[in-house]
Amino acid sequence: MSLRARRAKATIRDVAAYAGVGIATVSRALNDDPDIAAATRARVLEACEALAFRRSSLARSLKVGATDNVGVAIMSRHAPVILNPFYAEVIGGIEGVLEDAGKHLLLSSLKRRDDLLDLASEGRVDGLLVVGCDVVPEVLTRLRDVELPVVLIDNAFEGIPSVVVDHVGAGSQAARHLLDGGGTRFAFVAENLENPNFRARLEGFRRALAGAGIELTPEAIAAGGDSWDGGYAAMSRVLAAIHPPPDAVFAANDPAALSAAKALNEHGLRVPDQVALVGVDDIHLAAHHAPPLTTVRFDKRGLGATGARHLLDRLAGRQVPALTTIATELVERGTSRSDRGTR
Amino acid sequence: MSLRARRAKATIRDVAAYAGVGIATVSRALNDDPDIAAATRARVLEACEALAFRRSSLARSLKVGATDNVGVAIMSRHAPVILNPFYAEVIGGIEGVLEDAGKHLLLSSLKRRDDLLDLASEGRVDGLLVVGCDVVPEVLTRLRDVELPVVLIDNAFEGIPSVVVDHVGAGSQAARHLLDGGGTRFAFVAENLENPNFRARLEGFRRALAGAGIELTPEAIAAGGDSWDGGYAAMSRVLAAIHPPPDAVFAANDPAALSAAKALNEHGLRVPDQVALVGVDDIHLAAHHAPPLTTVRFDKRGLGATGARHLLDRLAGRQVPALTTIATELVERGTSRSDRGTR
DNA sequence: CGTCGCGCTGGAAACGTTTCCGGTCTCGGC
DNA sequence: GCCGAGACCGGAAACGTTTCCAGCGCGACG
Repeated sequence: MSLRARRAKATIRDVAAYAGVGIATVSRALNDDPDIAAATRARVLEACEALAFRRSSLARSLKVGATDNVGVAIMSRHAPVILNPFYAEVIGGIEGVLEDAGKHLLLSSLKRRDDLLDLASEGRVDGLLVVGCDVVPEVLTRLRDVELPVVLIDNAFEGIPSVVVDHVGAGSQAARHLLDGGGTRFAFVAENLENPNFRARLEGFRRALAGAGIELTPEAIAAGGDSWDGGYAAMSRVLAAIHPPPDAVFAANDPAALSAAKALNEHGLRVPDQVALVGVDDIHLAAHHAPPLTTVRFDKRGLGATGARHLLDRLAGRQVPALTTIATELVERGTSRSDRGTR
Repeated sequence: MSLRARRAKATIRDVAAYAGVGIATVSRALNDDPDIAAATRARVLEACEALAFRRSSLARSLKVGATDNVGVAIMSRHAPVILNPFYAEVIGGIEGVLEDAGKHLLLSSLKRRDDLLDLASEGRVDGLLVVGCDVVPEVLTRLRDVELPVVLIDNAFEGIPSVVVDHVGAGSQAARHLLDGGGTRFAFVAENLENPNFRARLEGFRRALAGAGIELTPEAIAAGGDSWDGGYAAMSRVLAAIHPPPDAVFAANDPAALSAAKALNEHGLRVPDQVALVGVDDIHLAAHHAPPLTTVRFDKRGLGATGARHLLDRLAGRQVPALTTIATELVERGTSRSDRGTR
């Protein structure tokens, strides 16, 4: 009788037999149903223990219609996606709130767009967090029509709750800071100009300058390619095109800024004395660069966390805002000096 | 007749009815069964399209006994785990091979150890990758007795296939390099001395020195705490204890090394002229530090990738080696100079 | 012309749960 | 002593697949 614990995984029936009760009763014991006598529950639990029984989450999910896991999909041409420190932070935020809610997180870095739709409709997850601005409208339309709760992160689309960063605001903060610092000749460098976030930053930058009566000419805008030294190439191009050289440079992100700094140095221009430089992202390296990089920071973990919270709210049937914006904040460091105005 | 596509999610029965076939036939069409006429298959597929049918992976998994997703569990006291760049790299490697194999990856950063056992026996995953050296033997024993295929990464345990880094080798490589550079007074700094990996590095370091007839005294070994400046504190302690100060320092990892460099600077000791310094990990910052940090590198992504590959092999019923070791490699940069021997 | 084999198909039984619905038992009130 | 009401429990029907097994039609072979 005590050697019942055989090889094959115990099922709820085995437990029922062992405890001398019906399977419904076992289920009740497992689910903290109030309609069960304390003694019976104890006996059942004991039987579970004795048989090393673990209920199949598969069968349960099938019956109950929910899996308790949510998908986190990141669409990216560049695999693997976790290595992108930006996404890593976002996922970190997501992970935190999901873990606390007892949800499991199914991570998927989609290469093909069909994978995303598959994930959405296979029933593997209860909800979906779609991260990144590379997801095209066509996919989003299909996503909207699927019954699965979806929340977009760092991307916005009509009809799907979205959490975005105020990239435009980041651009204008940078512009204002550079203006305050006494900049007069402005430039914008980036790895590429296709990324919607970069475009938004540029747009904010341009608009704020326009507000001060300054126009950003096409030669003052350059993209240098998605490699590690894209910012270098972009900066070099600007330096070749404009004379005298700019004294206020805004880079679409920190890597571009750091790499642009190198180009400036090699060109004999000293940062921040002759050129002020500001980036976006506040990556770890930024603070440890020499000189430390002035940058526009935003709460990446908060971005992921609020997205996750909104999804949980939707799963619970609560309403969530259609669009949430994460604020940005300029952190002044060594590559710009606001007291430079009087020279 | 064409307005069949109603709200409720279509099931395989609906498709069968729509296509005028039996449900078994639909299943066959979906699973590329050879025993089905081409015309029938086409009709079924068309019906699927028309009804926007997507089969439930839940039901399928339940019947078939496999879910096509594997768990990646990282046990860590410090949440969230993806933010640790080391783990991020490892996960990146895992992600790559899993994605290629068509598996989904269920990410779990366990706080409680029971969560790990739950994950292992709930049937949610087909296999488990357990990452990190913080998992205690007691849990591993239980894990071994579970029917689920498990592979350990950066950790080893009798009876579970494991993939580890040759931390001992890393320590001795560092020692040899420092000896070659002419070091005579050695020290070891770390954030803590509990981490098994750090201990292994120290052990390798100590052994290689012993091989050269040099003994590492207790005062030359210090841990400064797990904070950002643990290395700083450790280094300061050593400097206070030893006179004349060491001329060759090995840090258990790069953050500690960087932070130790700061302590050395503040103490008026110039790196590498007066003290040679080497770390482990080759984090991104290392190469961009001034001066660039000499460090011991190993293939973190490969670590994850081989672990994942071994798990896939196990899932396919193939045998895998009980223990695989990832080699390390010293990369010489600015904080050490091998030509320093003659001074 | 009967029968065999073969290509294709459909029905029904699983897989391991939850949950509805009804049943038994006990107990207090009359 | 009977009755109704709870409290507790068990059987069985789902959930949406896969797969076994039997059946059908039909050409070929004897």
